[in-house]
Amino acid sequence: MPPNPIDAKTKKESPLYRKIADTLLSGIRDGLFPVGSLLPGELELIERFSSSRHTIREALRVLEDMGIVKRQRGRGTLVISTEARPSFVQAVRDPRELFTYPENSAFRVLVEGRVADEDHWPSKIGEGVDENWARIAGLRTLHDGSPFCWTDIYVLPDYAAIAQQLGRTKRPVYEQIAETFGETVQRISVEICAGSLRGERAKALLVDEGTPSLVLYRRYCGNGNRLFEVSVTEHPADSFSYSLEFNRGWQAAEHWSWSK
Amino acid sequence: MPPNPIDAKTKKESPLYRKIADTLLSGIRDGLFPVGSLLPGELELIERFSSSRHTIREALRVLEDMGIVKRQRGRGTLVISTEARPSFVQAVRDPRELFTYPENSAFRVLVEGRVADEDHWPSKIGEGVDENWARIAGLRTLHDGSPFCWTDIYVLPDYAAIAQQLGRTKRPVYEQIAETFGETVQRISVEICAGSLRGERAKALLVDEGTPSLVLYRRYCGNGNRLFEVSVTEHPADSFSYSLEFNRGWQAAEHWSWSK
DNA sequence: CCCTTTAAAATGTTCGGACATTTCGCAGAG
DNA sequence: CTCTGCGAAATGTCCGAACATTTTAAAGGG
Repeated sequence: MPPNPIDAKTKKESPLYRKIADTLLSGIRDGLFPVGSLLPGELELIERFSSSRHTIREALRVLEDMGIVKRQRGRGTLVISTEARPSFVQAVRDPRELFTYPENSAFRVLVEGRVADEDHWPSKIGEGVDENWARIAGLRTLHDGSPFCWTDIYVLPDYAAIAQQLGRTKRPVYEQIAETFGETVQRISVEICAGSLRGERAKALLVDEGTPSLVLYRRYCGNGNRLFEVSVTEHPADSFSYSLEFNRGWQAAEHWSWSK
Repeated sequence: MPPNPIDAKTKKESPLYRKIADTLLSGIRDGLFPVGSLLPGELELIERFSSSRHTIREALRVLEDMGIVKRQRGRGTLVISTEARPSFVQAVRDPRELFTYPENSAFRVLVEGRVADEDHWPSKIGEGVDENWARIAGLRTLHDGSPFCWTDIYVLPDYAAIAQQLGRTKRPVYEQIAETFGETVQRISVEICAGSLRGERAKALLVDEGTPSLVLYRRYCGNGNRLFEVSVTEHPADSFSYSLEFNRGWQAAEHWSWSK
């Protein structure tokens, strides 16, 4: 039996460079190193942490990858952000981080949907929905910061087991997936297509028939490219925009915004 | 006067770990290390390149970031791809790589548009287009792998200078930007919104009035967050899908596909 | 034949040192 | 006052070494 990834996260000791990164991040968040200021030089950090320069640099590399600092040769390490990017991409860097994903994240599962057979997926998404769907869709105006209008969860091969947990406990998706399938998420793919809101869905979202929409498909793959989760989200176009920002260093950040 | 970034790329000697990464990549592409096989161990690479383990590991880290190899503790370095991901994200990792961006890349500028004043941007994109626009839009069926239907280039503050070059020479965008403005691209942001094809645009793309579409806005920022380029692309929804895939390690890859 | 144990091999982490390159401020010449 | 040159400071690159952790497969016992 593969080891429980959650155990691996809680019981496994973090490497030193990661601890140092965490400590520095705490200092940044506590205002010790405000945004716009320069972090102490590597030599000073070596003394402060009683560590080697390589370890310090590894820690700074972590922060750079997180988008917290920006290193500039000959100048120093500039603090550019107090918070890690609110992107699920971050969570994928180290599978263990998937389980520390914040509860109020945009990727929290707000709703449970209803399974549809594979033939209906994904073109006929929405067919066969029950009262749960309508209830969730009606929550649109209550969503202050969340981009979700509704989320239908399709899980292969075992939908019932996870959908119930996801819907009821509202715990992070990745955690649930790992618990249910005993695998950690290794790859996430997002596909974005343009759609058109019709019939029931348009009515539930209080928009006109044929309103343009964005449809986001997410697929989560585990070890060995095993697909074990798919979620679909649709957003009316007149009120939703999805943006992705890439910085140097392979960082990516997602942003959702509502606009009328 | 700031140094010409292109000179910096051609005249500046690459660090050793980058040369080793290039050599290994050549070996992978030549079939010396096929996809699915394991790269020689670090110890063997140390002997082969007469280098230190740190330098070898830096080189392998480059290949890992490029999506060429995947390192697995206790097992080895697995070759997972023979080509770097065809993503513009790669180009942003090191500004110098922007200038080596392949000519046939999806991000090559195929067309030149026409400038609109800032008040019209971006909601009124498409207004004021001339015959160039229609000509380009009509090329839709000729695009085998390219996602572009058409591209309108808005350049702030100097549109005329770069648009002419972009349209005529069809050279990589980033190279043109660097030459014209003397700055390298530091940040790229992509925003995706859902739209609806109407009037002239729908006619040019041979689709019905009101066909859902995807609108992609791209913004390029240089040093000091100076915005110097914006491009806008629109795709009819019934034939276009945009997908983004994230793997662990902050890698990202874009994929376009046409589907009826 | 199956399960457990063990050892080898590979990558991950950490330390210490040296030199190179870039940035920036200051001193000095003009 | 302006420009140039120089040096201090910071990060980048590179080398050598040692131990830790994980994977894999072979060896061994039942």
